[in-house]
Amino acid sequence: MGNYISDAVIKRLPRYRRYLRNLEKSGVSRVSSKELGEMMDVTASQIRQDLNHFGGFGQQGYGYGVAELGNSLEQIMGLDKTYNIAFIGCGRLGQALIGYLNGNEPHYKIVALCDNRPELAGTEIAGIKVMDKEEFKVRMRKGDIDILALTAPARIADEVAGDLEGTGIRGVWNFGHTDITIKGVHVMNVHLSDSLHALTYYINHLD
Amino acid sequence: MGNYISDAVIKRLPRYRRYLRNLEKSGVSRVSSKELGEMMDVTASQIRQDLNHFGGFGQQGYGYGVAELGNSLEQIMGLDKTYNIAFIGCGRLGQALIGYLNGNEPHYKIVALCDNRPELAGTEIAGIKVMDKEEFKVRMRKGDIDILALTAPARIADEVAGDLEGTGIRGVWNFGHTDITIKGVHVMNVHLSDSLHALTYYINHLD
DNA sequence: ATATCCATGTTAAGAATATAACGAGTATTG
DNA sequence: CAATACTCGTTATATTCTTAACATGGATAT
Repeated sequence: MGNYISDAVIKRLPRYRRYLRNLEKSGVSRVSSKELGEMMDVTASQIRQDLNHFGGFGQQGYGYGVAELGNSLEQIMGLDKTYNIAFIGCGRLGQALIGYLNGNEPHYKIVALCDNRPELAGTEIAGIKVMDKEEFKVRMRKGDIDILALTAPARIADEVAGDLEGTGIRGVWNFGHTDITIKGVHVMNVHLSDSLHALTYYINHLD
Repeated sequence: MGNYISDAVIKRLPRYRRYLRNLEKSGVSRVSSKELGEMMDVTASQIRQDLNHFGGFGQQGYGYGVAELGNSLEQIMGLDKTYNIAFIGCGRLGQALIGYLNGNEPHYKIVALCDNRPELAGTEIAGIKVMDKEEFKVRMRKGDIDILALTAPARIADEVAGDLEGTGIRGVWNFGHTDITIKGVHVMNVHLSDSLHALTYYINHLD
């Protein structure tokens, strides 16, 4: 541990995990890098090379245990632990993500919500009280939030993001339309519109 | 035109455009690759190299015209045209995207909606009637839809995706939790949970 | 008008990433 | 129980992507 592994590799890990869990659900108990590569449309070599950054999970002549490798990948990503997550912005996008996490991601626990719209402040979403900006800033200082999801207009997100220091927040899942960078915190900028624009390029350049 | 340009380059174009439009809003009319690179935290060399795939947009000793380069990038991506887009899945995520597009993306026009839940079928969202699966399949055959956004459970999405041939749909913006590939159609798989999982890896490996 | 500065487009070098090759060890088959 | 087929981990090669270098020509200043 501790040694650097490239972004390209890390970004592929969730996808490997997804395919393995699907195989597991289908009752498949072993898989070779060749088989998995064909399913995922990547080379067997890449799979073996990627996994090898973290250790040897397979066996010669046999392949990989589907459940075991899935577990190992979860451990590598830290999905064997549970994370407290808070949302700034409880509009439709925020609510969509909250609903998804509650239903599908048991390792993420929603512990606090913030929205500055007067009609939302004081209401509850998924059993959690929606706080206004000031109350939320106090709540952040409690120190138990691991990840902050930003699903609010950039202005509000920027303001609150300025107050992260000393809160223990380690990650930001940013859906705002500006890139943000915060010292000591890992920011994942999602940018849905960028993906639509790239898609638009491609549909104009289909062979 | 017609010559291959790598994914890595294409994925960066929307971000360049975003920064340029923001500069334009701030009243900046010219920018050098060095200045832009410092803002965006990329090398000046990469910017020049990326742009050069599409032609020469700058001037020696001067730099790039902010508005002109923004326009050129939009033209490269095809954002000078307008696209008809349809949604399968009008839950919170679908509605969030519909609202965003209507308010912020004038080049995408929402022309059809589909949701199989009985309580939604027949209602209107953003002035568009929500159709059930069968009615929507007929609607697709009209041939005027450019992009299909999949914001529904994989099962339904897969079923409808099987009927794309001959509809003229060129792109799919897929928010489902399985990868899909369709012959002759460009699919942009978004996978929000993958980004959360990668973020989780990183917060466990902050220096 | 002349000289200096700037910043491009482009070519060359370097770094990172992906693919192929292969030796070693396990499972399977007859 | 021997022989064959598999498939891993790993090393080597090939490819792709990024960064640096530089010559050219326009902009700016005096």
